[in-house]
Amino acid sequence: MTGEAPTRVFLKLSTEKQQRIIKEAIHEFSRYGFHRASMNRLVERLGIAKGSLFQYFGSKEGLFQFVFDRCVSMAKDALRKIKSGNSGDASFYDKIRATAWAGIKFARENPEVYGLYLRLLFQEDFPLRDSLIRKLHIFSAEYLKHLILEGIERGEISPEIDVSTAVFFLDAVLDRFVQAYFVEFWDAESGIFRAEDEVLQNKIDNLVKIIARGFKGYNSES
Amino acid sequence: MTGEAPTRVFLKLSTEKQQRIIKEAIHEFSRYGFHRASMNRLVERLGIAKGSLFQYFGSKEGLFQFVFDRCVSMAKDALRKIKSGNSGDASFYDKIRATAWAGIKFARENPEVYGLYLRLLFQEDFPLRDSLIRKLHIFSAEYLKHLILEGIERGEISPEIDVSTAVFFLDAVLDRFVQAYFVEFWDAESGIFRAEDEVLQNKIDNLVKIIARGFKGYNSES
Amino acid sequence: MTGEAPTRVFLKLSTEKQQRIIKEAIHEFSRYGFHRASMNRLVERLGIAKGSLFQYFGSKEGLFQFVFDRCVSMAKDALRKIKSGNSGDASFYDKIRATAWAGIKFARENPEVYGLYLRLLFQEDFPLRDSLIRKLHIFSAEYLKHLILEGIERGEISPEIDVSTAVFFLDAVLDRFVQAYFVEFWDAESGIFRAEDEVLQNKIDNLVKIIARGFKGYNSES
Amino acid sequence: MTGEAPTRVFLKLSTEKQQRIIKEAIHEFSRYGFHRASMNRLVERLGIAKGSLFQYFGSKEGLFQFVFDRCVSMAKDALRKIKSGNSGDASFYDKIRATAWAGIKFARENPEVYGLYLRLLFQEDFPLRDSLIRKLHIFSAEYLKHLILEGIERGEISPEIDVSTAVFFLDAVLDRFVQAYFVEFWDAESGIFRAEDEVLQNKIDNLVKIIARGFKGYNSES
DNA sequence: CATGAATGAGAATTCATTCAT
DNA sequence: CATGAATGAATTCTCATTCAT
Repeated sequence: MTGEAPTRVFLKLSTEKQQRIIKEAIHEFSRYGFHRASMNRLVERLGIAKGSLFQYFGSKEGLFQFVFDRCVSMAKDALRKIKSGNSGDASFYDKIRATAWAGIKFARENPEVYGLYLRLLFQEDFPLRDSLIRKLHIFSAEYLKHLILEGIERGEISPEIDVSTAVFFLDAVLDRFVQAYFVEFWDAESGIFRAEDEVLQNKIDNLVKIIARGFKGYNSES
Repeated sequence: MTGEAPTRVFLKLSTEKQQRIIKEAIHEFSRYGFHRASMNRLVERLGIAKGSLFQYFGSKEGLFQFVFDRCVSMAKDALRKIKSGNSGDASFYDKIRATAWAGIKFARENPEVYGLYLRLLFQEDFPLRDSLIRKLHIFSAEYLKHLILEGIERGEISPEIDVSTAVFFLDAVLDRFVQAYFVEFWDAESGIFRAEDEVLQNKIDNLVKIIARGFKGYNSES
Repeated sequence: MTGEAPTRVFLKLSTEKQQRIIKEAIHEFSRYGFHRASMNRLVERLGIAKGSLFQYFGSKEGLFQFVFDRCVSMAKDALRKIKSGNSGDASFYDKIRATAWAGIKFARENPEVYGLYLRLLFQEDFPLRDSLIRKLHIFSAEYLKHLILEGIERGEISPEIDVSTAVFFLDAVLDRFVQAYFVEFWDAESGIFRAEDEVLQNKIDNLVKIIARGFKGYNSES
Repeated sequence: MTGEAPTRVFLKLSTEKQQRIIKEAIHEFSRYGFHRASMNRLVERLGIAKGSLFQYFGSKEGLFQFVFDRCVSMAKDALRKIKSGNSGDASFYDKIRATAWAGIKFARENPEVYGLYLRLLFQEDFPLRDSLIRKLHIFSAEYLKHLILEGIERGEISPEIDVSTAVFFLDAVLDRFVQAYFVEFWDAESGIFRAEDEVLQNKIDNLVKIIARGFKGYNSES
């Protein structure tokens, strides 16, 4: 009916309670996806009244959006951390390596958040899916674009390259790389799935070699 | 013993009826995924008795497997067609272009089959999901590997390249390319989504340029 | 509608086919009871058309009655065999022992027929149950009554005994004895369940001792 | 973990509502047995929502177990009442008479509970059937054994008797006696079915006479 | 503001029976 | 007379949401 945020009540709860609810909600959505997730089950695990959850978030959809926004924030924070962690004199290719590692680490440390992302990609048809995913992708595309422009300025990337194609390229390969680490069936050929750090480092080096040549025309890896 | 195919009954129906049922089933699964797809809804749209569908396929899962197998066959046929359509003296890069186009065309001509594939990718709680996806990926990975080895033999690809990384690379970029053409939210940056053929041709050329340099070290496109 | 026997068609089939159908039907009813038995399953196991079964017997109920009548005949034949097998000079108590053994043997040799009898007793509420069971019990009561009257004549049983009570007594104990041999949970105390022949013989002797004293007032076992 | 009793919700309802639900559930199970009993029908008769019944008991099986446990409690209470009602100087045979009467009375006062017991006896495909029946039989066998041992001590029963056979005997005859009072088809010969109290008294006396002689060797009834 | 019992539409699946071929 | 595809009511069970307390 009214567009007012029904989360006002929720935000008055103690931080511990808020966090427990968010944590269990992520768990539920990550495990079952949006439609198969059960408010009944969630409420039982939380040990709170069913009515309360609806008072806090209005509906299952409201809860999901709230929870997903939190996840996006976590992902953005992680990306910002790499950005700021990149020393000014690191090469474009070092930064790509660092980004690949950051993706793996984020998904390792937040497996359920990452699982939620995977589920969201193709599996579920619920309202606002597109806008939610866009929130993520605009952020990541901007980050990659920034990296590429910087690389061109520094002369590490050919100035003749089509920037949007390059962004698409990086996005596809990096996204798939993290997926291949976490999703077994996508590893049929590559040996990335839950590989040791050394193996991953080697894979990343090989990928960056190809990207480097592709973007520049000559070998520029360290 | 009683393990005989429960589709025996179905296969005796008139071809028209069979095809109508398959078509509507693909539609249903493609739109709603496995769990949210409704046998009730499907039966109502088909105008047949609920019991009939269960007589044909035994269960919702049985119907899904049957339908999915059909889709896999269609996809394999499409890939075989490219394979056989590739003239012997076409370069590796021509073949990559042809493959990208074939992907777009297949998805254009069978949007719901392609939609079903997208849905299947990340759904965890799914009957036989892993084996189904493997069926597809083994086929596509072998095809790409074959192309790459041929390219190395012909001297179009550097012999020092790591083959599994190259396969991973091609798979990721081509898969994502077709996805970006069909799924709006993945096009934030690239302008691929439902683009005109000329634009697509241009995008494909740009991609192949980068791949070519990355795989070889010098520009080898026609 | 009409009371005509629809089994006319069935009885024209080859003896082998008739017997196979009866055998599998007994199996189905014995395993699942009347209501849970499935004509679909039965027809599939038989490999004949579903319509045929209905042509032969009109309905599930018709099939059951036909099958059950056959079982009753088998039981009657078994009882008649004991009757005729009893030599004229065997004592009443010898005959009781023989009857107990005959019950065990019949159930051993026709476990599914006996299973059907057990199921029928209390489990199922279908039309004509009472009359079907009566068919059996009138026969068995008459047999026991005959035995008792003979025993009184021969002076093996007190003439003051209440005959109907004695019949009730024998019926209860013998019936329960065979049940305890076949139904595990009724053996909590007695050790009869699937006991060796020697143990059974011993149990029978003990029972007959008590019956003998109860019917006569003095010990008359061999 | 989540194994807490799902009847928590049910037990908070008003006593009247609880009792109405239990009463109608016993009625349904008693009339139709477990598998043929219908939650739909039950809910309709109760005039409550389908979901409520499942919230109370989790499943049809859960409802059955709850209801059956109640019935077992009622039966145990009845037996305890006889036990405590037996004055210390009553003879073994008086106690047997009292037990037979108690059985008749219990079944008269709780015809549907007794009907449920009868249904349970032979149904094979039943959740927890064996353990449920054992619950009952252990209780009754112990009671009878206790009576018999007491009778031997008091010199009312021959010390040479085989106790387990005697228990089996009493159990069979008493169980069948109550059954014959309630189930028409088992009365073909005895005239027990729904007989007047005087007739029953007579029948019981006759039975006890035979038991008495059988257990002792001489007439010991009052 | 918290509670949690009540709701009832909707899900997948089964099955005896019919009837056109 | 045999066949077996079609039927559709009935089954158990789930779940987001509401609202009186």
